[in-house]
Amino acid sequence: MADTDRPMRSDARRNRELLVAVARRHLRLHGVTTSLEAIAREAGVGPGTLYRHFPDRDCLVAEVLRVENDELRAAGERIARDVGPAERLDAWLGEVERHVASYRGLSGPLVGALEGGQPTPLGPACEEMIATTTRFLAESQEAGVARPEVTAHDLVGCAAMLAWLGSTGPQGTQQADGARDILRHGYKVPG
Amino acid sequence: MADTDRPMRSDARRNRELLVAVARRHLRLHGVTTSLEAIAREAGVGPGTLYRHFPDRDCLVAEVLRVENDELRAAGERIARDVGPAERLDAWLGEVERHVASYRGLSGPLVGALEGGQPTPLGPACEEMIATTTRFLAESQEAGVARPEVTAHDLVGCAAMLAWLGSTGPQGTQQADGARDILRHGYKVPG
DNA sequence: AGGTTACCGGAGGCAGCCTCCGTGTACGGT
DNA sequence: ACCGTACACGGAGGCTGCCTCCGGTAACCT
Repeated sequence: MADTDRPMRSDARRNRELLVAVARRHLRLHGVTTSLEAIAREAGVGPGTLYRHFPDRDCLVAEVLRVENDELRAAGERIARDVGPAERLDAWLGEVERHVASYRGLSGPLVGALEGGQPTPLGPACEEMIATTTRFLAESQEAGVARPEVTAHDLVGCAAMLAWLGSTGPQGTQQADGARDILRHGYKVPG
Repeated sequence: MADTDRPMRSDARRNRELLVAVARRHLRLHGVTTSLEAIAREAGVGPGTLYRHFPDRDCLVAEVLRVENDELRAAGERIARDVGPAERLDAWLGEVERHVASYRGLSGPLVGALEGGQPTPLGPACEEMIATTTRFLAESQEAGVARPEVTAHDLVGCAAMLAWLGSTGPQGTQQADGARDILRHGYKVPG
């Protein structure tokens, strides 16, 4: 076993970055079921190259998601700073929903990776979401805004559901608005 | 234009019924994305025959769903008869959720067909669900159990979301339990 | 400069979708 | 009972996408 941490060969790194960039666009346009071959084609590499860098679809998605994750973290910090305690949880969950909805069809895989029974490529993308939600939720519960029985997992699951519903068609957005309203009444302390 | 209501030829009817029966089993096992070719193969007919009877996947699913719809209707009547007004809506929505969850991946297409902008093959399967939900909801609202702002479309959307969440993996069921609890708190009058 | 090794990329096998068309057969009229 | 026709059958085949394997290429190290 030679030293495995040799730096990546230059052409490899170039191809990898190119693939991620192209994948990002394709995911935005066609959702997570977009054709991997098309991505390879547009990046000007063979299918083999794509599959070597990203053994399966989830690995590629996870890589693309790392960037978006930074944006989500920033949103979390902004909310902690600018939004009052009463609306903080709502605002945060809205961001989570938007994040999960960023690529059509992402909600399914993400929910699947939520509970880290065995680690999946998407696991890291979830952990931070859960962690931040736990923080905001605990705050809200101590402030008497959120019901104590609710858990962070529940809430992230709810956000994912909303993201899913919102992406099921033209009126999905309206459906999701109604459901979001019900959910907000549901996790808050009545009154 | 000859008389178009001539009875179907006997072999055609036989094949059609056979296809539906086989499709039913395959849908249960593999969800709505199951291979149509496999269904045709097992039914002993060519792909052409399948596509002639059911021009697209939704048409086949809709046909299979007609039977389950009868069961749902029966459940509705049972609930109206046996369940007290306080739990009636909960019980009904549970049935809707179970119905939508009967085939993995069905929730998406069903939600898409909920608002009948233009009629889809799955439209009829939705209308009755909406109608019954409207009835139970109105009852509950008059009884002061459900919040007046909630609509039947919202609730069916919620049931579909839960069905979706419950089918996303092993722990999806637990996730869905938590979300269902939140939703129930959300559509009821607090207190 | 030259050898080593990591990496490339395309060919190819497989499965699924859907269509088209030559063949076969159920049915209604005589 | 027979026949003609229109309806239905089913398989071949074109297309796309997934994924693997391997001969060749070029980057890197000395």
